[in-house]
Amino acid sequence: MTQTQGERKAETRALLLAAGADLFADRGIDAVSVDAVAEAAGRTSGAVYAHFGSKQGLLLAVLDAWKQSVLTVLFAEVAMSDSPLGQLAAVWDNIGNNPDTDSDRWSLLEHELWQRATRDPEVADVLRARSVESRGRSARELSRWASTMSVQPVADPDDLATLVKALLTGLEMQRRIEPDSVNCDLAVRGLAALLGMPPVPEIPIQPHHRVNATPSLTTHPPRER
Amino acid sequence: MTQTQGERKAETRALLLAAGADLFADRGIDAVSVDAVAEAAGRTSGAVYAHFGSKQGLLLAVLDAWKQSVLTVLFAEVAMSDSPLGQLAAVWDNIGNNPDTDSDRWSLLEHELWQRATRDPEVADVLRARSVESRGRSARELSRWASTMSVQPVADPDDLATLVKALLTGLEMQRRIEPDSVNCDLAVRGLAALLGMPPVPEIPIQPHHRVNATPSLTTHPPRER
DNA sequence: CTACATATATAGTGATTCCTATGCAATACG
DNA sequence: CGTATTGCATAGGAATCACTATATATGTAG
Repeated sequence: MTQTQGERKAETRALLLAAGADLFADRGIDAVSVDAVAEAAGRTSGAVYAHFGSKQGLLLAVLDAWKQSVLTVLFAEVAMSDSPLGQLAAVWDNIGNNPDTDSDRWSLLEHELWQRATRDPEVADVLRARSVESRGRSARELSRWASTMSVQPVADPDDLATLVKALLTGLEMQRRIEPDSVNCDLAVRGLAALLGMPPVPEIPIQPHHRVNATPSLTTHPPRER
Repeated sequence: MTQTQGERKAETRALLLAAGADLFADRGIDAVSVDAVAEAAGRTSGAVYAHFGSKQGLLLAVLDAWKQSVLTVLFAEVAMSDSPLGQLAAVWDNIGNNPDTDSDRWSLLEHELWQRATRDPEVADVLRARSVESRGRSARELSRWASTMSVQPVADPDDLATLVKALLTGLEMQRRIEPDSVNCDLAVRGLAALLGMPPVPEIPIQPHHRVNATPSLTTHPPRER
């Protein structure tokens, strides 16, 4: 039952990071006090300062954890759908179509971080690096995808990835303000246009495949061994 | 030299609203204290509470002023460009291509408000209403535009307006993180694809027309008469 | 000229926040 | 088994914030 000190330390760190990500996404970074994070993690503010030194330190650590866990999945798991349009639908489904899921909270956290990056160069640097890497990955996926289907996208893979990400981001934001104005069909039409596919006929959407590989945002302390 | 009480009151209100919009956009709503707004307006916090009752009241008043002053210009003034691609370039130019301008700060404020709307239903309602109206306007412009040029957009005007706005929003966000990854050419290609135009050749962009009708965000107190 | 009304300034209060200094109990180690 | 170390808790300080209560000065009306 007793843990080594290293184990307890790692568990505390993981709990704090999970609680931080959760609360930051939920209430907004500024509205979350250090004590709130600590309490949500079942610890006290002392633990936060022992681990991260400051609230900004906690934020950067959360950012780091976020960095290497999201959106890797964006295109990686899409190939499981059969039809090309079904694949596009699956993409949208993972980004913006499922409220109250983990990916929903991740995207809220992403917005929170984006806004922070607007004023905090330290955060902006991390986001920029992540953006480059993520775009590279998407670009590779997209160019493979475009060559297997014979379509002619509107730009080279790197730029195309930027356009796709931008459209998805914008649609997801619009969905939060006015949910009815954005649906899967619309997202698919937009994506298809960017990808240079022929115009989409009516009601072409098959039932979606939920890609369930998004890492959990809530507590996932390292399994005790 | 002496003003009537009504004049001074109106001037103070305008000063406070301008200072509020400015500071909210610049530093973020939560990071701005009531005293900071008052001081920037050359008044004290007492004036803020006399006029708006609370910080939230000030925010809603700023929101109201913002509501009826932005993005009306989005498509309204675009027709002045000659070539179709030049028109698209002008659209992007007004949204996301000019840092450190008034429209730049307005868009920062818009993001600030969007984020707020995520948690504050009062703000969300206003943004939703504005979104509906703005989309309607854009849809009308777009359908006229699409019929004069003979192109076949990827969706009906209302949905098309949503796609266009989403793409522009997403690109503008990306530009703030990684300015080099977004340029006018890219925006034009994306827009052209959504509008169903034939693929854009290389380097088709002519010098942009700066549409200078965005209302100023900084102080514009009612002219004394 | 006087009495009132109003717009804004001033001063202060309680609540909240981030962070520091220190204490303590459990583990690590010789 | 005793000492050192470590991980975290506890308590509190200084700053900031939204907001209130009251004062003041200036315009307004009779």
